[in-house]
Amino acid sequence: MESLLRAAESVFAEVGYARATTNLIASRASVSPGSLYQFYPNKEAFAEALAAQYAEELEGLHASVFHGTIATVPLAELVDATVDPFLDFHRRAPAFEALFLGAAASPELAGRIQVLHETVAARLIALFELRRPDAKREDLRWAADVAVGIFRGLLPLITPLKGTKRSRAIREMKGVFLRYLEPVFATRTE
Amino acid sequence: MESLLRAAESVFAEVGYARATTNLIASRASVSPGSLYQFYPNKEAFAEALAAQYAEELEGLHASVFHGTIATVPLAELVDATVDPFLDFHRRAPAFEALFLGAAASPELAGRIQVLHETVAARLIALFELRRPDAKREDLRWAADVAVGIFRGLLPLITPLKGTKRSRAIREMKGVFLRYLEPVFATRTE
DNA sequence: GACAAACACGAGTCTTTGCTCGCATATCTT
DNA sequence: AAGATATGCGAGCAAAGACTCGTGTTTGTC
Repeated sequence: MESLLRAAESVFAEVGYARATTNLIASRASVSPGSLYQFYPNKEAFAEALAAQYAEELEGLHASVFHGTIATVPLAELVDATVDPFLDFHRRAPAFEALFLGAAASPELAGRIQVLHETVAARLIALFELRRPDAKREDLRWAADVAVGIFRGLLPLITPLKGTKRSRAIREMKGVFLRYLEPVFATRTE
Repeated sequence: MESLLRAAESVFAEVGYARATTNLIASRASVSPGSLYQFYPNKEAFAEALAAQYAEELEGLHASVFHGTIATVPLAELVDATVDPFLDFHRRAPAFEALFLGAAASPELAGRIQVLHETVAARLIALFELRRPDAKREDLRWAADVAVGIFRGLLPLITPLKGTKRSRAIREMKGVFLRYLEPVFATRTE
């Protein structure tokens, strides 16, 4: 049931996977533990379901960012066009950070995280390749991994903030991306 | 006992705080659970002890980096002189990443993490201020937080690697720092 | 209204794991 | 050597939490 998943999401977001209890999830959804287990066989199933849902959403997100014009647009616009949707995604998916960006709660989930990360990295490489078809694949792979790492590292700086502080933090993040990627994509628009 | 701490450290590094069991720590140290509890009152005490030890080491690390010449040296050297010791620290303290950079295992530990982070950030601000006494405090605070975030985000990219791959990853990290900090510290050496 | 099927319930079971306690062994004192 | 003290042991206790099951309640059909 959908409301169970939403309850699990909010609990995970608040206390993380390890400290989340199935009873709390059940009561948050105004449902008994017994009923909960009629829909999800175990606690991990919640994380799996969320991962699947998030993966799908990220897929859609990429599809909307990834169109031809991206190849020639100024770098600052490219950064805006990618960072903003990802930040928006993390606002809508508050459990993502707690579940998949922290340390892996279980070995099985670690695999899931790996897959999500690989997918995003592959998408980024494809994006980069549109701008620099001449670049070596390995260099682009590094740039993608570093970009993901920067995002992961700076996201916790942004998430808890609101208003002008948040804007400032986002500006800082974009600044990091801009200055890091500039040497790679400098001579593109002309 | 020291060997217990070392055992705890290696277990934490391998499976993280939540999945580490006191029995495993005891057996890793070739000691019975009973004996373990004669030295450390509970599981959290291990994390506390490690945090204290790491804090001390970070203190020393900072003292060795933080001397006057740092104010006038070229930016690339400044980055080298700070990044390398920190990476070295994380090699010697393998549990640090698992314990204090992942999601907080318990509310009490979260406080500890906060303190460690604040301390490092404060040190960085002091360092930055040596170079730019004219800059606004708040800007330096942002730069410090962002620098810490970048380090946290890129560290997992570096830790599992060895040899040339590791060197490449470190070069990437330093590149990010250089390009991010350059606008702030550009006009320093002349 | 009567029966049946499906669903929801929550007190209880079972496993895991942090932690203890009574006994055994070693070390020290005289 | 013999008692006294300290230290180490590991089987077992207790709490927490994932998960179940017998019972009650609702819903659908005649």
